[in-house]
Amino acid sequence: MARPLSEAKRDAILASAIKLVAAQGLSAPTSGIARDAGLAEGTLFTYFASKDELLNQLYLELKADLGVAVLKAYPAAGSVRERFEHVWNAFVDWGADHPAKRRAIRQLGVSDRVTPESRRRGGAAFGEIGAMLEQSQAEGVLKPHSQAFIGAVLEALTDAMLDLIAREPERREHYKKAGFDVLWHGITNEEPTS
Amino acid sequence: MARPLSEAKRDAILASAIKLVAAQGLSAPTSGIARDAGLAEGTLFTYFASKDELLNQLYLELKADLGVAVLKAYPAAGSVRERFEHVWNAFVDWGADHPAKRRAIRQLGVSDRVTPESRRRGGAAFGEIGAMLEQSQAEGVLKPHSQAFIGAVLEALTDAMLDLIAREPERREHYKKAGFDVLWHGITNEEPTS
Amino acid sequence: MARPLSEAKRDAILASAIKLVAAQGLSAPTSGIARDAGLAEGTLFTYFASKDELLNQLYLELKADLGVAVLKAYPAAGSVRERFEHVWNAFVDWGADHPAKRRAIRQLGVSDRVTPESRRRGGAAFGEIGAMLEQSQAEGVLKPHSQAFIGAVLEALTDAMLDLIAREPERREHYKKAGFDVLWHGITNEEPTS
Amino acid sequence: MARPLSEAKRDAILASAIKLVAAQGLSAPTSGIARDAGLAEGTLFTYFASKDELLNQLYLELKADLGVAVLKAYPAAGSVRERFEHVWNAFVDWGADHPAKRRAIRQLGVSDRVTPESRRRGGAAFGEIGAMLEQSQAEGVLKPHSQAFIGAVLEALTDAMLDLIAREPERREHYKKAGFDVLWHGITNEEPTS
DNA sequence: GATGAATGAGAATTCATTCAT
DNA sequence: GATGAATGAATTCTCATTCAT
Repeated sequence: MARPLSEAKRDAILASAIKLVAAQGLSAPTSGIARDAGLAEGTLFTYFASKDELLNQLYLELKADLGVAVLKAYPAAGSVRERFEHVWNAFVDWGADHPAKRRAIRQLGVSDRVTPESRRRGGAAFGEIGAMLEQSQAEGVLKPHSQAFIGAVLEALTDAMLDLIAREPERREHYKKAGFDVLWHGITNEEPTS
Repeated sequence: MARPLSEAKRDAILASAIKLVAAQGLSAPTSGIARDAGLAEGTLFTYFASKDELLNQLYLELKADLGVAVLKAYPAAGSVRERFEHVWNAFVDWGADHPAKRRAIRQLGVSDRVTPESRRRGGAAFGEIGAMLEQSQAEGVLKPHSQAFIGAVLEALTDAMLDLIAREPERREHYKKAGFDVLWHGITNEEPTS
Repeated sequence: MARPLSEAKRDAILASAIKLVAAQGLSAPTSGIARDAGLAEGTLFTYFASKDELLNQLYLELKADLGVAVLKAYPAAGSVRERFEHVWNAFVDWGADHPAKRRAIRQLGVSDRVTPESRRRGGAAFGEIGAMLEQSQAEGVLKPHSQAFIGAVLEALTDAMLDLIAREPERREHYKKAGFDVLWHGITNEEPTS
Repeated sequence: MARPLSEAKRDAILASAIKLVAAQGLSAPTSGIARDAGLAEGTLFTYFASKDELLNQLYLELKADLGVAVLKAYPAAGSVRERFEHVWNAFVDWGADHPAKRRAIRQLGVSDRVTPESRRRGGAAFGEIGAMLEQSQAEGVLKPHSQAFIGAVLEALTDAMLDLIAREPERREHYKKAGFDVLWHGITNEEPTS
């Protein structure tokens, strides 16, 4: 009773929500999401008490998904730069490889329907990145910025690159590199490249 | 003419739209916007043929507003850094001083209801910034990035700073400086500060 | 003061009303009618107190117009059959030559917005036809039907022929003849043709 | 199935639509129709996707209803005249017995909201009448008119009689007879009755 | 649990009419 | 008189949510 019967159905709903929210924004009707998931209108509400709950769960799911992607193959023993670059690449690749997910999370990100609580919990998935940052700062490579600051810069630059990549997919690797370059020289004390 | 279309009323509608879109997103009802502007429900539609048109006009208005703010007191004769810093500060100040406008334009920015044509026209307001970038590149200070790239980075970082400032308004000047620092070292060949 | 200033404007409104009612039905907006007539929205209401009044006036105007067409060149001295055929031809020609007028009067005819009073007055324009019928009956050619009956049959058959003609304009003369034939043999004592 | 679409409710909506369209024309609001049918405003749209669809379905329903009435007890083995008279009587009786249906179908008939496709399908219900006409012509009783012509005359005369009957219900039988007489002598080669 | 019909509170428009200019 | 902006009631349709089956 703790969890609804079918994990598969829940996932189908979330997958359809990603698709439709990406395409139509948050006003995508629950009926459409249910239909796309192969379920009846009402069934959606046995998995999510309300549309707002669905949206918040979706937000968390996407954040977690991104978090997993970022931490996968994380080079814990690598240099600061290697670790940073790994995170950066993971962010950019996730966004470029899953455009619907990215558009969905963006819509959710600017909406009031995602509660502060969800945002807090969504951010928690990136706690390990925080630890990395702390470590990096201790090593003296980074300028003395707060984690929040660096996280915000990282996210903002990722987003900017993904927009560029969306328009010029063939230059994906170029932008990935160039974006990281901006990030790295922006927040470290290293001397400029090129 | 019986009674000329009142510029004041048009502006009142746009001002109310900013307020309500900032607070409720693009689903803010036209009836609410009209009421907030002190007008009858139907009157809104004598000024804007449809909600979509209102939204697109609002987008253009906000872009123009921001453009004016950025170009005001622009130090055309200053150094590259001075000019860049002016633009940066103008962006951040505009966003920090007009949080509703910023939230509104953000909602509009991610929405499909703003047409590509509007986006094009909205971007045109920033043509002079492009000229500045070109000039700067000619002076050899900037790394050889496209204008689109630099513009995207500028906007992304501004956005990130404004989010931080929204949460910690008392650190506004700090974030303004720190953000510019990231930008400057990210896109120029100058050696790191600090 | 008894009549509004410009007869021309009144006529323009009625002409536009015919056009738009024919095309869109009685829900054609007054604003559209005014625009089509080259006038401001409000001006229409100085000529017609309300849309209903416009519609009723239009009905009367069209009835009168038809009445004039029917009585024009009426062969008062001809045989019963000649007189009947004249009326019949006038009806059919009017409808075929003025399809918009016909469609407009048809829309008006089935609507509740045309008052019984208007209908009565509209019918009065055909008083002379009544006189003709009476005369014809006295001459013993017609079966002993009421004027209302014969008028109704006449109108109904005209209408039916006009529908057919609308679909096959090239057979106009054929239907005109055939329709009259039905009418004539239906209401007289003459032996069948053909 | 959760709850099957109820035939009863669909019929209630159509019945209410007949009533209100007869009384107010095609501008009868869907909300009023739903209320009259004892349903919520929105429910109407689970049975008919749009008002236009409701109107078209209503048209078809009424045509079918009339078609059934006409073909009921059709004397296939009777004389041409008997068969014709049966059809005639059925038409007139249907209209006289169901004035609301008649007024509704009349409103629908002159409206652009009923599609050509609906008209085509609505006419198909009367295919058997066409067969009868053909047969009659083969028997040499009818003048050589097209089916379309005879159908149009039949309908027009019915309509005219129904108008008269509506005003003088007590003369229903009289008009029924008189109308048929006009029809019969109008389209056959038989000699006039008195 | 699953289904989808039923609900009714909105939402964006439209439009006849009024009235300030 | 002419104009057309202003009004707000009315209209069609949508959609999250409930609940009978």
